[in-house]
Amino acid sequence: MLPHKQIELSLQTAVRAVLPDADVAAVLVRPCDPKFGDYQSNALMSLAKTRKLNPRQLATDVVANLDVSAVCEKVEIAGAGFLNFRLKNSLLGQTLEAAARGEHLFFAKAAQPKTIVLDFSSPNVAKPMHVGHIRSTGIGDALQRTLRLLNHRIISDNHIGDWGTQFGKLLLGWKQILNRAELERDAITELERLYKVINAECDANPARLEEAKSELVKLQAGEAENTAIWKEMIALSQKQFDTIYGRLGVRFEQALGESFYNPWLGEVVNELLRRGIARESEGAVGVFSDGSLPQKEDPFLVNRDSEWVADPALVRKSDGGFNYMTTDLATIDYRLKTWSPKEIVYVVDDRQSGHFKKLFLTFARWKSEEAKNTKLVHVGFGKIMGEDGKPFKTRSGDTVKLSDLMDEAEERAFKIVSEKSPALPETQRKEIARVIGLGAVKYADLLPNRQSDYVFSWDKMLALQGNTAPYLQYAYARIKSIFRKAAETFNVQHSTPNIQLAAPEEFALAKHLLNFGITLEAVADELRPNYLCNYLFELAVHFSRFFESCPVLKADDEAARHSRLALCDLTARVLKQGLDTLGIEVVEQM
RNA sequence: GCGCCCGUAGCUCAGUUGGAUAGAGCACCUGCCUUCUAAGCAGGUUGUCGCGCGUUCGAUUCGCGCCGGGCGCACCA
Repeated sequence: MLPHKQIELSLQTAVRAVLPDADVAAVLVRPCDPKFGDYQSNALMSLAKTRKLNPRQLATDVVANLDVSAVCEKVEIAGAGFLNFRLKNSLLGQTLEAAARGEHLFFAKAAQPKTIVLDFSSPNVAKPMHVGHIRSTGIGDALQRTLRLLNHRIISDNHIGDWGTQFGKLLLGWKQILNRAELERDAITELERLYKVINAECDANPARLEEAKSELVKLQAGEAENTAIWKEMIALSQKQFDTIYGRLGVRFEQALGESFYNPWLGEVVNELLRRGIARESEGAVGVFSDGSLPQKEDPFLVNRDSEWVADPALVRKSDGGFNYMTTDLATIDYRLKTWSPKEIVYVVDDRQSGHFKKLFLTFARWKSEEAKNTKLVHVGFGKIMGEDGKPFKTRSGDTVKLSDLMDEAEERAFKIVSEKSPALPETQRKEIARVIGLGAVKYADLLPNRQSDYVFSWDKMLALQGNTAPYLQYAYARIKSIFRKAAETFNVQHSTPNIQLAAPEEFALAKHLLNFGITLEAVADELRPNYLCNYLFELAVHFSRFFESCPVLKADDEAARHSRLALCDLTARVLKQGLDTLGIEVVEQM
């Protein structure tokens, strides 16, 4: 068991001894400012507050019942009632040695693994994937990797947009203006062109719109020709998705598109109608407020001219078609029946938060038992802005395609790699550029708090200085370089080294390694990969300081050399594992 | 109009149950490569945490009211 967990459990036991009825779940320890110690708990102050106790007195009583002598030096009570813990050096050494033997990598698997459905990325058929998909895909992938690492069962499901009104226009375009040669050359661009041309015509000419609608009706009715074309469009899009996800290194357990749920949509609406959850209005069918929430908090109400009016969740349009609320309801139902998840997490743009509020409330009304046992979570995120402060676009004002973005990242990285390491063969420089370019883009996207908008800047992410992926990859490459040199100079020893820490840089690095697991758990609890980014950046900073001031291969004696090599190896392993958890690769040399 | 999100250093942003003197990167200045990768390290400068009131031993964090910005408000997803 990792030291901080031992402290936590001992502390909880001590708290229970003093306050038998206290809820100790919130009695936790956190890494803290080194001037106070290695770990700190401030839980006693809030316990004292709710019970109107003197916090210093409570702390004194708890410490009297606390036995952490195997783990820590004397526990200090400080300030208003903080408990400060300083690890015993012997235990720190033992923990590192156990890690060096491969017994752990500073994190523990979840005691109670959960089944979680993760819904992310969700690109649309017949459209190019663009920057708008980076955040959902990158955050979603980092979350699935984190949760899997902690032993949870994750069903990642790509809810592809393969159904909807746009197919009427696409079908019309396919039949009338398709350029077969272009379709073979670049299918997505040609499909996009079809949509744009027909869409413009529909805007200008209602008769064209009627034509498109009738194509859609035929598709929805299962007419053979349109169904065949639709399937071909999906297949062509799937190729694009496969290429891009391949480059990104993102995998899904499932890719059940919207159309998968078509067979159930009619019954969903019928049941909602039958049970009075939905009703007809202006020809459409919608779910309206049931009045169970205060007006201000009710997503089914909107205030217009200081009057609260209905803002229903429509589940059937007046033309009889269904919309995405219906599909999403059927999707939840299917997921629950198929996988019995504890949670369903949607990694989707914050702008859809209103939709999810309505969706979750509607589902709770529809299937109240299931809803009680399942947590539905919307993990929202902000927009990507250009350096002009407006949504990120190309110079000509188009959305930036993901494939172009990745190409440019690799090209820019290649220039820098060639400049910094001209001696490396070109094939190797290309591979390094691929890993660094892609890593820089992914990291820049994961680093900001997900809920805020962030500014996309090539120069910032590929300046390759400061808190960027290349800085972390560089730290890793430097470690690997040490081991290459070590292999030339010494017989590489596989015996377990004794860790002996002396320099302050060694202690700081070692103690930071121990916090990997706390960080992973924080990412999992709050679904925020940026915590891991910051942890890894700090780890790289600690390593760089160590690297500057503590010679490894030229250490004073063999024992120190072995100890430092072990520290290097553990740092490399955590860096690699951590970056992998963010979906970012490393290179041995750069 | 109503709701949601945001406002922290010149710029871009962190800030983990409310905690101790609010942090990082960039930019700017000064040192450090005949010694493990200088894509680095060490040091220096930078703040009415939008404004006000309240709760609290303690507020960037919680509540209320303003100001400023973004987004969303029935048959697109």
